Amino acid sequence: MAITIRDVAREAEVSVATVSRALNGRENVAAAVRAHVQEVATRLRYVPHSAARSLITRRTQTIGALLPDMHGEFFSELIRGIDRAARGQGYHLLLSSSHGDAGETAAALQAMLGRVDGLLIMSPHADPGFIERHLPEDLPAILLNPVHGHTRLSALAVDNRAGAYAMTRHLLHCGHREIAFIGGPRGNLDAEERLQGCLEALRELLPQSTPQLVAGDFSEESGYRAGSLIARQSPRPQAIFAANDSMAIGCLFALTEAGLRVPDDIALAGFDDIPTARFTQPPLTTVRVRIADLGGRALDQLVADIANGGVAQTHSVQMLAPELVLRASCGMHSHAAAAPTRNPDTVSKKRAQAGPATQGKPQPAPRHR
Amino acid sequence: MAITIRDVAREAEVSVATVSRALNGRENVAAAVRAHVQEVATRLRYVPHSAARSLITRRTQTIGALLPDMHGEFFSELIRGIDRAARGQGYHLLLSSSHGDAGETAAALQAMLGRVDGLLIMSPHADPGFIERHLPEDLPAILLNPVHGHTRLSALAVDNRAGAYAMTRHLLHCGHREIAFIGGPRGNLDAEERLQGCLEALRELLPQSTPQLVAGDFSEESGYRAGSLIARQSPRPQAIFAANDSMAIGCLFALTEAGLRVPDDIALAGFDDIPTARFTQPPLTTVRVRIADLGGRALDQLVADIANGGVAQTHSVQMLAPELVLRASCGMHSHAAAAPTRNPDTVSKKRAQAGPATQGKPQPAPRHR
DNA sequence: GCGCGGAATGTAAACGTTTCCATATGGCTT
DNA sequence: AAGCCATATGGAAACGTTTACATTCCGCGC
Repeated sequence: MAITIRDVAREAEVSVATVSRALNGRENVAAAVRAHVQEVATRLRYVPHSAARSLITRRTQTIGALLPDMHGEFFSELIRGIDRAARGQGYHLLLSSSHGDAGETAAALQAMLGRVDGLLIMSPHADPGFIERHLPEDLPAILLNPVHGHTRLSALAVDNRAGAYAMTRHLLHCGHREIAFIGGPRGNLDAEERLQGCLEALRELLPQSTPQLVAGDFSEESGYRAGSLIARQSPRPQAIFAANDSMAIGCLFALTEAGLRVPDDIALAGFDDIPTARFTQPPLTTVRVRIADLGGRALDQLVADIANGGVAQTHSVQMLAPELVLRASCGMHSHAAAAPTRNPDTVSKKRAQAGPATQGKPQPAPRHR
Repeated sequence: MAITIRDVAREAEVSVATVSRALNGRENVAAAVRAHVQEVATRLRYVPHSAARSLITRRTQTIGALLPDMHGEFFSELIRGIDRAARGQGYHLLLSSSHGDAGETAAALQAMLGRVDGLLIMSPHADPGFIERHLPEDLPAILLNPVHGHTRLSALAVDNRAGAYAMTRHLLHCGHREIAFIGGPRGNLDAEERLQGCLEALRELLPQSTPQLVAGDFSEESGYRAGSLIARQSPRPQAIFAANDSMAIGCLFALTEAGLRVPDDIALAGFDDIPTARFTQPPLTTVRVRIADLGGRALDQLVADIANGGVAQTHSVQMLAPELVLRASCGMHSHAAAAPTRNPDTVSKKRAQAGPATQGKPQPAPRHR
């Protein structure tokens, strides 16, 4: 690190200005000189001091990702998507996850302030007030899964409503009439939207029916409890739609334990398509969310906003349509679910796939080395 | 961002030096002045320009993580561990994952060079030659899961051998005599070490036996193929030890499909304890690797090295002991496996736990929000 | 009463870039 | 042949901070 542009200039017998121009690919430098400078630079293993550079250019070539404390596949997929896009755009990724409360989140945001050209924010605490208080006006930022209606910031979100709508529609098309919905933590917007989508489809296709609502909190435990509850009922609903896969899996355990066969005695569907969903008995019908896409698109948009000189002109809210993944647990995997009328071409369909070796399913790459 | 230390100085009617001292908590500044400066700084929403700061201090307060292209829980756990430790140490985390070949990895490393105070490296390409060529002498770095014997760099790794040794020992104690081992991709060191551990235990406890080696590549597909192969054999081995959980799960599918009951007809064990392992039928006995710990400890060590003035004095190799997770698939979950004699107290044991609602198992936090 | 030491504060240099502006070197037009 | 313009290069300012060094101020011992 000791070697600077001055050393290169001296060695190449030109001025620092010329070195800078040559290395940054500016036009007005003779081809021979440029080649020579480059040769010297690589020979000396010169690497520009990025702090000095960003001091003057006011650019860090870094974007920050502010994420909540998350576990599992969702998190890693999101980062994968963001990281890949960042690399593609020539940006670095400064990551800050693992903050529990609003204070920590604010501190993390604060700490990033001078170091990034833009921010990707995914946080339960990122309501308009928080943003107002902690985010500088002139720092481009994009929200992931916005909690509330933000006016200032663009946002990308999973279209939970459309996904749940399509899934409910599918369950109804399968012939199930009484549907139980296992909800998520109260106040959780994802869960809320999924419920809304479910209700909407029911209202539309089966106006006279009232779905049974069972409490849950996104944990497998709560799904198990919900499943036990439902298993004891008589009459039972014909289908259960859980607001996420973890609960669906817990529920499946409870149903199986109670001697019920899925889908023959009761149908079951989840939301998220976590990897485990493929391996339950029976494999779980669910709604797939393309998380990596979400992250990648958010980053691309952010970089575009940055290029457009700071703050975005249009604060758009982009909805990413999830797709139905039909497996055995809904009792009708080959059925082609109708796309939601509200959003006709955003929800695609996917053929069922069960066993691991039956055909080319998306196979995670070996993770060791 | 427009507001600098000069603005604060002017507003507070002191010099920039005093502002700097006051804000950085240096001793020699009057208490009243310090308070006043701090008040002004927060009022003006002053945030120091980190590039300017690191230009002069030669510190970025950032560490870089160079990771391979990975999926799933392993990846997210690793990052969680690193991130949490970094936050604790007051460091930022610059992340760069997703590089396929050695060239990309080199480029990613190159791009980080000016921007980090230290590097966490986990890459299949990070052999001594690569390090020699691309890593500056004076940049502290730590290797995760080292591929080869590195002299220059410290390293942290999972003790694959001890884990496999303990698991094999456990299988033998369960009374299984003929054991089949499903291997990983050739050249993969994790897989290699796991096989070694298995062989070692066999050699020690059952010198006359020769384990059956079945090829695999860490994918579920390959596990499925291995399972089909073994299911057709006669006589069959009494237990199968797969080099990772994915293969064990694929294998389990094949065995079930072939009408074999696990563990009654044949026992099965994996390695990694991926989340899915809890939910297979029967739940999978496996070896748990504390990934987040691995990341966190690596970061802590790196920061310590940095504090100790650049390059570490001692290039240590720290082995993280995995623990046995005994579930139903090995046929004897309540059996207390003997710890490996070679490394007596590093491999702990864990009571079996099967269903999702039976007791307090490690429950992933709700991942939405 | 005077100098002296120490604490508090100010001044300015330095970090390594980029870039504005000036200058030199040609070739071309007149 | 003289001037002019375009092009290539160099000199130096600027970015915002930290910190070595200088300065001021004040109390205290002589």
